Amino acid sequence: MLNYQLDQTFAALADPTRRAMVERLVTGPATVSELAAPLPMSLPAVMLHLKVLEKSGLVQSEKAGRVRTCRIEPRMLSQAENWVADRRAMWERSLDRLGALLDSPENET
Amino acid sequence: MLNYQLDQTFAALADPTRRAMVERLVTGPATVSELAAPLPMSLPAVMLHLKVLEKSGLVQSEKAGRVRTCRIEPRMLSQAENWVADRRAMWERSLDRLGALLDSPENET
DNA sequence: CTGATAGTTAAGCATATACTTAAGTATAAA
DNA sequence: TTTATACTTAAGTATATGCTTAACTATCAG
Repeated sequence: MLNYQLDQTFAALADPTRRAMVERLVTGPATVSELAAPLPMSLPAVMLHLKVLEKSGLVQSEKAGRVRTCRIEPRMLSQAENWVADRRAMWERSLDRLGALLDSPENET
Repeated sequence: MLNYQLDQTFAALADPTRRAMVERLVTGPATVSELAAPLPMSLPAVMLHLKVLEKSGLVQSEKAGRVRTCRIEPRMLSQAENWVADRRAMWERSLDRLGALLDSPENET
């Protein structure tokens, strides 16, 4: 019920800047500067977004020398995907039950 | 790139109260009071969450007499699911390309 | 060593979120 | 027609979010 990880993952994906960063990272790893280059904001602002992505588990990064390289962590992507897919499946099953109920003999005139 | 609808859908799903409401609604329609009953907060607070869900397009509601009935709108659920699924697919393709590159003859010793 | 590069931290600010309680407003039941 | 139900609105508060600029810290290059 209380899934803190999901809170953070969905919250991370709710921001267009962070989705843009994810879009970049699904094509391969990138440095902080490379992530920031196309974004209309300061580098510290990008750092904050990166921190949110890392805390959610969607992104991991490591620093070598003075360069920090960021990469996607696909497990969290799957977790978010699965939560939504599961709920959509539940909804479809409940529709099926409704259909079966309406088709059942007890509902004939 | 700028998908306002997705912002709102992911933001809506980022809150555990609202996910609980969605979980309830995928099993079938419910009134505001039914949605509120299991939740540890006041009715006006639930109304605010409902408003967020409606604005995102995940939930629709209509009032008959003094009762407002809420139901899931599965299209938005699909849209969120698809965004994540598509990005995961992109990530996998980029992994494949990397693999192909490492396997290619140019990389032999 | 000296300077440029890549990132980081700090401080501050404006707006948005997630609630609360109190006071309504329709509708339906007795 | 009084009273209860089901929601709705208003007003207020506390915390979180999304930025900014300025100042700082490590590298690495010449």
